[in-house]
Amino acid sequence: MKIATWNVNSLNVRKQHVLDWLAQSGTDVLCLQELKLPDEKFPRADLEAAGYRSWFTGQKTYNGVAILARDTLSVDEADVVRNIPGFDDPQQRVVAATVDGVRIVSAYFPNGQAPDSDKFAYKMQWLDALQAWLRTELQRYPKLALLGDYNIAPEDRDVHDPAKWEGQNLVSPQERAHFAQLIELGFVDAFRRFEQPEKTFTWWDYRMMAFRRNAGLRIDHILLSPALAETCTSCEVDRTPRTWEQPSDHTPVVAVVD
DNA sequence: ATGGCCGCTTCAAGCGGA
Repeated sequence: MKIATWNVNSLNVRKQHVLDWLAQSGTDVLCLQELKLPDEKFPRADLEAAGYRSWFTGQKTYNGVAILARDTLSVDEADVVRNIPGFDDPQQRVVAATVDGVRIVSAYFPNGQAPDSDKFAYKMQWLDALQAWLRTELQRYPKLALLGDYNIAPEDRDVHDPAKWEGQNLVSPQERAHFAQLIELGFVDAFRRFEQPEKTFTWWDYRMMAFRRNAGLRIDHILLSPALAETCTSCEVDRTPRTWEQPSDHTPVVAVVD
């Protein structure tokens, strides 16, 4: 099963990119973030025509997440979850579903803005809630994948210019400690299980010709539970959609699991 | 050296992103 995550920065604008990329990548399960549309505007019919069913939770203007699954895969409707249970939050950042026996979580972690801001405090609270929930999810679903825009670059090698970024949002010690806590829960960073090209990133600022300079960060990740990690045979960043006309500032991350 | 983009709201300029 080929699983992937992609922050599309408006599904309205990127719908055709998503359809094109699904067709050319052969992805079975695609997690999307930053839909930036309310549920009634979700292009469910277009995706169904392309052979994918959708589970999502959206809102106007901001946030919004989805899971698309090839319609040949079995999905247990009864255990689809929207938002982190017990964490009251108007921001739509999490959707989870079980696809062919694999628990899939599509997550859009808060940006945090700056380490001394209210938004950063919210990011920390959100991370605490996520971790507490995942602890129980891991027990319930031995095969679990957490895919999404984490808004955390876990290590300096995930940053194009670590000196320039030191202490800033997305790379701060507090954020990295949260990522490390997920690893302590048993999660495995699928990308790091394999040999990778140096300076592989998943996001590049729209400004400053950042993509052309490869001035990016690796902030989109696929973490796998121990049992699922055992089955993982590849994980790659696919830069091609970032080269297309009017691209998202993020590009997909893809893994193959069983 | 600085900051330079993009999408959304709704038609203008501000917010949020990262």
